[in-house]
This record gives sequence, structure tokens and C-alpha cells, in this order.
Amino acid sequence: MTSYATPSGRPTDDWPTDERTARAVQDALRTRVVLDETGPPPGTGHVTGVDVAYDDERDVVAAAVVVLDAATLDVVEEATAVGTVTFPYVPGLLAFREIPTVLSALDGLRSDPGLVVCDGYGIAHPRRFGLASHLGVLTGLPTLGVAKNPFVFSYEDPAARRGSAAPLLDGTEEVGRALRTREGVKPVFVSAGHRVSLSNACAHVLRLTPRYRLPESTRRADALCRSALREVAG
DNA sequence: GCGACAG
DNA sequence: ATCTTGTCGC
Repeated sequence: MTSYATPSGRPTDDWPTDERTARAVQDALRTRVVLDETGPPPGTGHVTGVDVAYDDERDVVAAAVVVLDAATLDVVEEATAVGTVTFPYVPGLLAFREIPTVLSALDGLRSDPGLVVCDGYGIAHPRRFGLASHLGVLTGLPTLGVAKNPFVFSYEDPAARRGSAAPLLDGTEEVGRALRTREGVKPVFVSAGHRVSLSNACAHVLRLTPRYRLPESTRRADALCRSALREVAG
């Protein structure tokens, strides 16, 4: 079993607790993001969904990882982990709130995660180092981000049919893509995390959304982390 | 200076 | 993220 919670960014010891340090960590690790790889072929191997749920009253956080067969979208394996919230929600620093517990959940897997699909952004980030990129650099796994909101970026509404896309822009730079996963429904916002190209990231997301707006991987992980949270809290 | 701002 | 009733639709 591979251990993810121990490498360069341990979730306990050298994990930032203040914003100043957290931004410095992002600036230091962003140089390790790999963008010149195409990533695993869509529809092959495993695709793992990751999500986290909170109980702010008790500072409890529950993470879930669900491994799917990329071809059939059948569940191959699941794992959860419960931890303590050690970082507040600060736009741009989401990774420091979620990653420690996610790494613990990944440690509970026996299967190869394959491509990891995160709830949030990859390089579509003020410092080009969002949650998905951060998780990718710490684990070495290929990752991509799927967000439900455009964050600080702009975009023009893509055509109504499923599969249509429009650039997600930071000024004139394309940092991701607004991708229509369901006809006439608000698009999702996809960005490359680590070791995956933007176009392949979109191809993966389309394969993961045969029926709903959000990827099957994140829907599965969302349901799992919520039930995991209920088992330890309210 | 003030507001906006992934989850 | 989370707090929450009813309601429209397959």
C-alpha cells in the first residue's frame, strides 16, 4: 500500500497554520506542477473522486475517496478519513483546509487511484496552485479540478449543447474551461491539476458526466464523505 | 479603502 | 461548505 500522508508535505508537522506561510508554500511548490503530460487516456484504468464535508461546530472534517473503473464508472473501492479542521476557509487557500484529511483517506486505498478528480481548481488559481495541483504535487498522481463556480475568473457562456466549452480566463490567459456537461444547464469549470492536459481533463469530465452536471466521481465522493461525517457527528 | 472570492 | 420547505418533474 502506497503512503501519501508522509511525503514532502506532511499534514501534521510542517503544515501551515497561517495565511502568510500558506502562500509561501504555494509559491514554493507551484514550480513542481507538471503540465507537459497528456495524462492517462480517458476511459481507461481508474478514476478517483475526492470530496470533503465539514462540521464547523466541532471542527470536524470528513474526507472520502471513491475509486471508479473509468470505462464502466462502477465503484472499485472506497475509503474515508476523519480529521480536525486546522485551517479556516480562505479563498485561494482551500487546499490547506482539505488536503491533510484527503491524504489520510487515500492511504486507506489498496487500489491504484489512477486519475484523481478534485472538487475545486487546479492551476486556475491566483498563484496557479489550486487544490488539485497541490494534491497532485504531493502525491505524484495525475489530477484535475472540477469547480461549480468560476471563482475569480471570467468566461462567456458556452453553447447550450452538452460538450460545448468556452475558455475560463484570467485576463487573456486561459487557465481552464467552462464545460457544458448537460444540455442547457450551467457549465462546470475544469482546469488541469498535475500531469494532465486541459483538453484531456475536459474529455475525462465528459466521460464522467453521462447523466448529471457533476462528475460521477465527485457525486459518489460527496455522498460518502457526508455519511462519514454523520457517523462521527450530528 | 471596500467588496469579491473554489469549498 | 452549511443552514433549510415546499415543489416541479421523470
